[in-house]
Amino acid sequence: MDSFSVPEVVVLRLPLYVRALSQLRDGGTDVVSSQQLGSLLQMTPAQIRKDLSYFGRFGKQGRGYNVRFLLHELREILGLDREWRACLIGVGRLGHAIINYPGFSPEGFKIVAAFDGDSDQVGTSIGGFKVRPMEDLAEVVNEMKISIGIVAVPASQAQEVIEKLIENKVKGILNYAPVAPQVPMNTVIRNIDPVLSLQSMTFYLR
Amino acid sequence: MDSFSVPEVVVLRLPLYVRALSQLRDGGTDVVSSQQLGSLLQMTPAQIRKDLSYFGRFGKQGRGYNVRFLLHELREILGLDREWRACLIGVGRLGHAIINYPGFSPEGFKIVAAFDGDSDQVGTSIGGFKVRPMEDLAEVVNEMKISIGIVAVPASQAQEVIEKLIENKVKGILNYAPVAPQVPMNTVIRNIDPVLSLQSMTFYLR
DNA sequence: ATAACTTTGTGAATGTAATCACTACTTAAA
DNA sequence: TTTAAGTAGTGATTACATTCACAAAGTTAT
Repeated sequence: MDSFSVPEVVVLRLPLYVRALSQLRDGGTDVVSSQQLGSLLQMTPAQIRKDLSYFGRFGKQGRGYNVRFLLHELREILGLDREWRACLIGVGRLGHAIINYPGFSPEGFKIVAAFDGDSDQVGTSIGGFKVRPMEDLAEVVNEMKISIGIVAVPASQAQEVIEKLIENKVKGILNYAPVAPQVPMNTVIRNIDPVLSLQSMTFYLR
Repeated sequence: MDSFSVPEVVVLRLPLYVRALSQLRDGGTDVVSSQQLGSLLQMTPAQIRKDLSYFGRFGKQGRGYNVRFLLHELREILGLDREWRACLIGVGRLGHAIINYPGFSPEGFKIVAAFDGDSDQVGTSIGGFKVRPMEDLAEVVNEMKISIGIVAVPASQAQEVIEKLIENKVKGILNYAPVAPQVPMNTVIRNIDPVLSLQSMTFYLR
């Protein structure tokens, strides 16, 4: 079950299952079929079963999946059974919104440090901690065991910042800058880019 | 060239080309080959040529593509040659960040109204206009010719808000709430969900 | 017990997307 | 003018993803 033997599209869907299962559990559902899960997520039961089959056999014929059990297994597969520490780079308007976003922490993603290249920002307080200069990155990433970098700098500085993160062994990057960054194979990058989303949407609205 | 004959993945990539071409133009480049564009965007030249071939023949053998011409054509294909008016639903922290985000407007996406279901928020000022109650939605969408709804309400209210938008003929939805909304076929929805992005990232970081 | 349902897991089949490889053309150099 | 190098556009091919369809197993009703 190494990472490369599982299609990436499948991995992208697992968090959807995790979220749906969490809701079902909170709603008091004990058992769910691929059928039900499928109608909840608007996908075919066969796809759900096939996706899960890459990782093991979690269901029971004639019955379905135990919600809590499957949820636990999927969280473990995704590595969500532990806390992930992240640092934020760029504390402008967007950076502020990110650090105050309440959705990360309950899912185990903790932002534990903030950096900015602009010396006017350094030293100001944000979300409970002081903004540090970029020069401190190596030290802080190492000491705080940070494995994820969240990039919220202007497009013009994004590639440079991302390279600096990679230099310091940060292997996961959540990029909010509107660019298509170049990263080595062993780095995982996810881009959050609402403008691109809108620009593909309008094709269908014309 | 109706929308359905073009694979959706292709449409999702067109904005990437638009962005790269804009940069090239700003940098003074007149002509670009699929080779160069490919290395800029980390994709194969063949894929770029094939993608473009769904819409027409824009290049010149032995030479490449005229940057300004291709950019113009792609913007037209995507419907980016006009202004798109959007309304924001939900003016909490996230809503504020969205309305103050400077990236939409230069690309032709204008937020022209804001709504909130919470009566405490209604009437307050944000980004230059007053927050309106949800009851005004029908009227405002109609009068201001709003075609896109940006949803920034808590997960628990998202589905309801989305249905209300659709009822009022809003055909495009940019959803920031962490849910998998159910929408009819003729509605285009794009989800912005950084937590999902992180949760699939960790699979590769474990 | 038995029969009628239900549901998983999975090879096989189908459908979709990416890449290859070649022709036709363009440009620039010899 | 001729030759060599470069490039778009595109059928054919290969690779990848989804769906089908069915055996095996569990569940519920009688």
